[in-house]
Amino acid sequence: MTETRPAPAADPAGLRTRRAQAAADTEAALKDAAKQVFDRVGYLRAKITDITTEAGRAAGSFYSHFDSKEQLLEALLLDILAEGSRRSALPGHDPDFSHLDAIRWHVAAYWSFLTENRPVIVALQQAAMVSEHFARRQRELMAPLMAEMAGHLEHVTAAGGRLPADPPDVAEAMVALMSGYAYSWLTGGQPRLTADEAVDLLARFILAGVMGPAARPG
Amino acid sequence: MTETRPAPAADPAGLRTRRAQAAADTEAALKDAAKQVFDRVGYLRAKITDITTEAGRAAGSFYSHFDSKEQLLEALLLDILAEGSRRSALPGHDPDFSHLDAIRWHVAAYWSFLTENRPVIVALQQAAMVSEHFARRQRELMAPLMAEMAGHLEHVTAAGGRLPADPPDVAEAMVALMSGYAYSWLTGGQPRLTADEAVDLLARFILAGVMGPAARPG
DNA sequence: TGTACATCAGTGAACGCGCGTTCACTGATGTAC
DNA sequence: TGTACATCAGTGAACGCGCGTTCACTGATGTAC
Repeated sequence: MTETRPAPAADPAGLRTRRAQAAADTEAALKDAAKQVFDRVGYLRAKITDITTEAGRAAGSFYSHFDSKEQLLEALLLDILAEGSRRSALPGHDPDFSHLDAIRWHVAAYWSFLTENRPVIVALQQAAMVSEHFARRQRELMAPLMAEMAGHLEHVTAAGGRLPADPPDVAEAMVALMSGYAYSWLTGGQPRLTADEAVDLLARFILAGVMGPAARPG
Repeated sequence: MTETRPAPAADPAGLRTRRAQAAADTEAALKDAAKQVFDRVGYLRAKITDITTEAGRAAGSFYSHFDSKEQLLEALLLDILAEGSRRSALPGHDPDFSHLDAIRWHVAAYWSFLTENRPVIVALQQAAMVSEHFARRQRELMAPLMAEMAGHLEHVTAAGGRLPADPPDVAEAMVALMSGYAYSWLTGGQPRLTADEAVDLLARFILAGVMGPAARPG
């Protein structure tokens, strides 16, 4: 496995030349550094040199890999989307939103998606404040989730629930609740609830919201 | 009413000197212009000269009235807060959140506050992405609303409702739902629902969320 | 295997654009007498 | 009321900082023969 002499143009592990490997390493280092810097100072305030410094490279190096900070964010987004579609190809889950557990499963999935990709999600949110392109991208990121939710809401009516509006509108409200709450949970300083408690609260709130209110006793 | 000669230092209408009046006019013009520019290009992309141009003044004029764009936003915020506390000193309303109408009244109040002050609210949201100060300000703006909601939620338990968590946490979720939905309604391109329909959806969703879900029939 | 040349990832100082901010100036308004 | 001077809101050209972006250069890696 130890290579002592000039490496061949293509090696057994599918890694290309040393040069290509070095370039790939640097690109990965820049992406990682970007996430850290975004986390620390926010996407909008992040300077190119902040990122290269964090990655331990020279300023000019950045432009061998990305055209701009925007394109770097775009690349990070594509990474997430690839990961996301790999994940959603996975397990069967209960789509009947008249069950608390079915809703909780979806809320928890959203929550972990959010926390695992927080630097990029938050960066996207910030970029959307300034760029129509990223505002659209943000909507596109939410669209599949919204569509899935709307689909699952069909079960609710079948189970005797009383949706407060048509499924797509209710789905929009659900997602607004989740992302709005997540935003205040992420930015509100000391959160009062643990992540699990937050998921539980959201799931219960949503279950009631989609099934309709309990009758007032008396 | 027509003044032909040098004006006195203080005039009957309580308007100070012509000079002071001119300064006040310019300051108001700059504030109005800022709102328009914020609406058009967003707070973060708004240039000082965009604002002065919109107001029909020279660039340097800005600094006779404000230290910076941040301080201008701060001034606009204070205007809103003054207006808000004048309004909340007004009418008695139903605090019993076990009634749909009581909730709808509050949602509608929030909604009109939002639409009437949209340029400043949106600017604040954007500023909060970049500045810890405005992030705090944003929380402070929401705090009274949150406290009022939490208070009203006490009635729910008394009326036999089953809150999904403690009142402050549920209030946070309610506000997250309202502001999250408003955000997607404001930025989502063509909204599917009218403002009235949106308020109704939110009110019904919240009523159910705070009262607890209807039992599944069968 | 060895040598000569080509390529290319990475460097970092320097350039220059955009925009916030300043400041000497103007003319109208206010004040003193 | 009139005159002389002081003040001050507003002007806009010019300055300069911050930062994105470039580019001539270096040394390692790859290729040809």
